[in-house]
Amino acid sequence: MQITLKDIARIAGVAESTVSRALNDKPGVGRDTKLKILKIAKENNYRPNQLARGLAAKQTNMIAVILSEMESPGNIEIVKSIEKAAEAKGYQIILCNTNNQEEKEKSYLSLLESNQVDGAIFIGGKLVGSHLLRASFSPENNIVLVNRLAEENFFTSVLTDYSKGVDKAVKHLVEQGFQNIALICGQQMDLIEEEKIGGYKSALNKAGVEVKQELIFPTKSARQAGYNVFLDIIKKGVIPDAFISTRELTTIGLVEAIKMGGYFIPDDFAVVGYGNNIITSVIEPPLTVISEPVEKLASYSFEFLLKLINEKMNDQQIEVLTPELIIRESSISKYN
Amino acid sequence: MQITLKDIARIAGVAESTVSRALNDKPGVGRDTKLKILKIAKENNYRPNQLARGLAAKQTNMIAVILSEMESPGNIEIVKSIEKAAEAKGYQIILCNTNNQEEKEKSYLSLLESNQVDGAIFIGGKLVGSHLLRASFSPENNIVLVNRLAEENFFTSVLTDYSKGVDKAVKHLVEQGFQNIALICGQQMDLIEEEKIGGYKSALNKAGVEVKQELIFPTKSARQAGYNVFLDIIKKGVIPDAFISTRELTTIGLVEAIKMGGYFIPDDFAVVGYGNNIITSVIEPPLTVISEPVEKLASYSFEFLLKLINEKMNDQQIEVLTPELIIRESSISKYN
DNA sequence: TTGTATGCGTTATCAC
DNA sequence: GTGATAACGCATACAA
Repeated sequence: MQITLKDIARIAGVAESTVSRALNDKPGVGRDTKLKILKIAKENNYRPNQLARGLAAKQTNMIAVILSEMESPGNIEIVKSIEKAAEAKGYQIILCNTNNQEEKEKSYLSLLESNQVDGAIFIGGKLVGSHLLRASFSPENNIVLVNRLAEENFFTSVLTDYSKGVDKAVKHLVEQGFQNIALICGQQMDLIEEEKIGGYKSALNKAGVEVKQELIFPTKSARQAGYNVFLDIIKKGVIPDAFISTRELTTIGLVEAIKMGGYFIPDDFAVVGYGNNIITSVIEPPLTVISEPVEKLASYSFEFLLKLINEKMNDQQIEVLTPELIIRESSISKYN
Repeated sequence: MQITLKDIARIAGVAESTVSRALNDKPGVGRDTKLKILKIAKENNYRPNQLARGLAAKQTNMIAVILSEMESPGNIEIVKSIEKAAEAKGYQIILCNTNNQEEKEKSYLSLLESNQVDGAIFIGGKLVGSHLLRASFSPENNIVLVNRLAEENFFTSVLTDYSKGVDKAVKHLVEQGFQNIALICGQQMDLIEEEKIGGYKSALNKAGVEVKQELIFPTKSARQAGYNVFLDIIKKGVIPDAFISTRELTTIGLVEAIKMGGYFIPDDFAVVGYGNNIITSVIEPPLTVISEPVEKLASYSFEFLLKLINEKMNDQQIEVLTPELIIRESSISKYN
């Protein structure tokens, strides 16, 4: 059995409250008593029971990281970074995966409601549903949203400027001489996809290139979906000369399909993919990508959450980060 | 503020203990009272406080998943699978990353010691240190080791048969006509690396191929390390005709270095890599790999842990899983 | 500076 | 079948 605070009090011959104060570096403890207590604690390898501490102090030093999907390498990168930041501040993270199911999200929300965690970071996901909205009204619920837009956003959020990302991609492709640029976006038609499409259209307009609605392909977020969409496109006969793929896994599938079809990148089709991960860099040819600022997304979100927890931040904050365009072989024009 | 069990008791006009029994499906509650209580709980969106429950019942329904490194895609895959299995059984997972630091491992162990989690799964890592060993003597500590060997192993473990994996790779390469097969293994010289080297030597012996000690290259587990080791090999002049790389990231770096050097796979060097992940399958050429049984590693380890927690398993269990060899282009011989 | 008392929300052990 | 009541381990307001 693990030694408890009470045991230490008994051994040291002092009251439990004194031990508690000493252990938590709180004022009001004599130097000598404190030293004695710390010594006993160390000798007996004392570990505070976080459950009891959480129950009494309403602070658990744990945060929930709630993922809409664990498949995206980018999301995993964000989690890694958050874990690192959290560890440095003495926080533990609970990893939750909703698989885009609203039901699960609701159930994970109860981690917050039942004070099991001090806060939660939601990464990705669709529109903010009613359950989340309700939660937002509760001042105790410390929530930060990452890459999740909402019509009415009451949450502190860290966002990627998807519009700007697509804009950069279009601009680059047009400069390379491409005129029939297809956009492969998500199909759930939330604000994020609208942003991408908006960026796409406005960038084309700016460049004086005609927008063709039939070059916009809403697609699921999966490797297979990226594969299939290319086959569909070929079948339909609306042949683009370049692709902008705005999701990580879809990008991989798309490239595979193009190569499988006997076509060459970028000679037959230029490709701008999504996510500066190890995959897009080792694939042949190396992919030009819209690169999400994963590190910053992580550090901002954790920092914001910490501020929320410590109540040093009263009102909602929104940070919008601009993705980079990393140019590699897959988008270098044959026209040059 | 969240509604509590006490509130429900007040509303229903019964004792707290009755509410607790009703909510937990325990016998000793009248049908009608139970129904009434359940109704009130539902109406008020009652969520039990898991901290209090954990404190009182000494069961938290949380397990710790402690990773030696978050960089390996394979490890992440295992985590994903565990998360899935855990979720199905009503368990939450706490994700911890030790970065191969024994200090951190020790600190995460306190999650167990302080009853914050019901059990822990350790994925990867070096030898079992003294702190872990000490923990093994405590009967309350429910611990399962994944891919972690120890001289004296007192833990329930799920292991990959690395020796067999390398054996399969060697056999395949020899059949393809390769005679100078280099082995790139880890450098920490624990039992796992010894196993790999053992499998390598015995497979060569079986095949009647001379073992050359200078073809064994202990290397760090990192992409850059894989890159560097190839440069070193070329510099040294001990030129192999095939590589077996036994770690995921090292494999990627190795392949990049070979291609960067202007060599062709498999014509100049055949490659058998490690880990059937998305990277090794999209890289050019698609890599023959020793494929870790990630799904099984995850399901066995969680299952074992569950049994330990429920005390249906008294003695230590060890499950050894055999990796598959997935043959793709990178190891198909020029000699054919 | 130190000790006492109470509470955090739940489960468990008794009685009745 | 139901209800007090005591834990669980810790933090904190208040008293001394």
